[in-house]
Amino acid sequence: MDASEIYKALADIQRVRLLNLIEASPLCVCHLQTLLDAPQVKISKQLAYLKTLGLVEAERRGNWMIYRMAQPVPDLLTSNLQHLRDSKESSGRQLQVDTRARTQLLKQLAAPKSTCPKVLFNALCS
Amino acid sequence: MDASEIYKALADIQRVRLLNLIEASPLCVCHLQTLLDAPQVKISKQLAYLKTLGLVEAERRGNWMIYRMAQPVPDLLTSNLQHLRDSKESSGRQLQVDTRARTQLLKQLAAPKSTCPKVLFNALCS
DNA sequence: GCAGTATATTCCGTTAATTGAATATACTGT
DNA sequence: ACAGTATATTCAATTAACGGAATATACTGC
Repeated sequence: MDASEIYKALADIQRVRLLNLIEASPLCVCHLQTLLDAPQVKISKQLAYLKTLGLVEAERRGNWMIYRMAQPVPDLLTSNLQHLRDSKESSGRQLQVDTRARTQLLKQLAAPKSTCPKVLFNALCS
Repeated sequence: MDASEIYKALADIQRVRLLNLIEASPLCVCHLQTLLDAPQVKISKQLAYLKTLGLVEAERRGNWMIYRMAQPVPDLLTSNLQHLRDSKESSGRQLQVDTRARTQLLKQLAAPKSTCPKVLFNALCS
């Protein structure tokens, strides 16, 4: 894994947001779509890009694709995501918002009235 | 200064090498050219690119252009260069080689028989 | 098999980056 | 003024990245 590839991945705020969310724990495309408020094709393509870089991997569960970090996560990636989350720049604030929204979303999915299929929910918790 | 811009700068090994060399202390284009063993136009353009990103600045001294880091150097840049220098990947080894070559070069320039013009030498030491 | 849902891919136009060759600019020393 | 050196810029060709619309694929439940 070349350092340049990691920097290419980080050179776009949307990809950073995707990586930040996925790093916390696996997520499916529809939720990433919701959290980033971006069209399906865009999310799908950026995930494909991250996959060609070898940074994430996908696994199908029924209709859903679950994306997770490819192991091992390079140090360079981990430390940069950490740095960005801690920063007071606009990107840092964005990541913090995303992280909160993600927690909120997962809480909703876990609620009794949730319409989230169990196949999907279990996959997210694995 | 946007984080994405810094990552764009780092997404190319030659630019990383330039930044790594310049970070240690100012250097002129001809020496960067020598150290990276790359054609003049390429170096000049990559320096121009780094300048548009606001990461470096240039100052003319006679025939020579002295490039230095723009102040303040963003944390994100400093820590990444450090990380890369410390890494055992090929890019890390490259930076270590560059740094040694740079020291060697400056030593030669300081030697009594050096043909390096004093204007230039003094600029490099400022 | 069929309708519906989630996701990926293809097609196409647009912009950004990368390169080398040639040329221009800015300066020096004589 | 002129020749030489260092550096930057322009031009033109190539490739990479980006975005949206439309379409294809993979799966589900019935």
